[in-house]
Amino acid sequence: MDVWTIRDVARRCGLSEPTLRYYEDIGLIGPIGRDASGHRQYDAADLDLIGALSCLRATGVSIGDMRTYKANLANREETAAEQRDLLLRHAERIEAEIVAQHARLGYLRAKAAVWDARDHADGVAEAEAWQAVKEAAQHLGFH
Amino acid sequence: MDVWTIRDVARRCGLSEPTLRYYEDIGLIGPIGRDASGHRQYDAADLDLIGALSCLRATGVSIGDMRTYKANLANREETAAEQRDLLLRHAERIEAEIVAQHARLGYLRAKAAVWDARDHADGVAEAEAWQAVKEAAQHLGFH
DNA sequence: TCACACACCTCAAGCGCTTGAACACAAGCA
DNA sequence: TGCTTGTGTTCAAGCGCTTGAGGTGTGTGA
Repeated sequence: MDVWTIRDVARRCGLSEPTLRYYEDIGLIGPIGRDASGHRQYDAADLDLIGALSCLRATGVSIGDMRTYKANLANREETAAEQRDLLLRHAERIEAEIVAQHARLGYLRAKAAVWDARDHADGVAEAEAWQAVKEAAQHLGFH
Repeated sequence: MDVWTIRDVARRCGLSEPTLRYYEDIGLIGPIGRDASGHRQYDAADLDLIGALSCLRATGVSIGDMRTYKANLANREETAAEQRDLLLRHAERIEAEIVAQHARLGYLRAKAAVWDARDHADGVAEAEAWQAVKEAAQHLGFH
C-alpha cells in the first residue's frame, strides 16, 4: 500500500477531507496525484508533510507560518535554527493555553455546581458554589 | 462607575471589541445603551452576561449553545438541570482538549529537538530526537 | 443488466470572527 | 481658534475552514 485516499489521509492525519482539499487549493500541499477517475492519491511524501502540518495547525500555527515551515524544508541547513525556534515559540503558546484551559475547566465546573444546586433548590449549596465561581473567574483574569 | 465603555468590557471579559459588536449585531447580547455621541455604554447586567458567555466561548461552546444558555436564564427553575449538563459536557471537552494539548506539546518539543540537532550538525542527537518524535506522534493518534 | 450504495469530485455559501478603511466627536495644546 | 490625539462608530472584505448542493464513476446484489 503506497498510496492513500483522501479519507485515509484525513483519518491518519486528523484533518478533515475539505481541509485537505483546501490546503491543496491554496498551494500549502501538493499538487496531489489523481487516479483515472480524478480521485486524489496521496503518497508517503505527502503524508509526511501533511502529518507535520497537521500538528502545527493543531497548535494554532497560522497558514503563513506553515508556509514558512514548508519552504524551510527545502534548504534545511541554513534554516534549522529558524525551524527550531518556530516550533519552540508555538510550544510556549501551547503551555500557556494549557494553563488557560485548566482555569476554564475550573470555571465551568464551578458554574455547573451552581446550576446543580439550583436544580435541587439548595440555597446553601448555591451560595457556596457562587463563591467557587468567583474564585475560578479570578483565575480567568476577568469578572 | 456603573457603566463601561466597549474597551473596558473587552479588557475585563477577554473578548475583542469587534467581537462585542458582532455579538450585539447577531442579537446574542444587548441591545446595548448608547451615550449622546453614539458610543456603547455597558451596564452591570450586560457585564454579567458577557462574562459568562466569554467563558463559554473560550471553551469552544458554539453561538447556538450560547443562545440556548442565555434563553434558559429566563426560566431558571425549569432549565437548571439542562444548564448544568450543558456546562458539564463542555467541561469534558476541555479535559479531552488538555490531554490533546499535552500530546501536541510533546510533539512540538521533540520536533524542535530534531531541528536543534540539525542546527548543530549532530547526527547522533538527530537520530535520538527522531525516535522521540515517533513516540510523540503515536500519542497524537497518527503518523 | 439494472439499480443502488458509496466514495469521491467541484463550486458556492455560511460561520465566527478579524482587519482595514473612512468617518465622528471630545479633550488638550499651540 | 484650529490641530492633533484618542476613542469610538459603521461597513466591507478577508481568513480558515465547514457545510451543503449537485454531479461522476466504481462495485455489489437482485
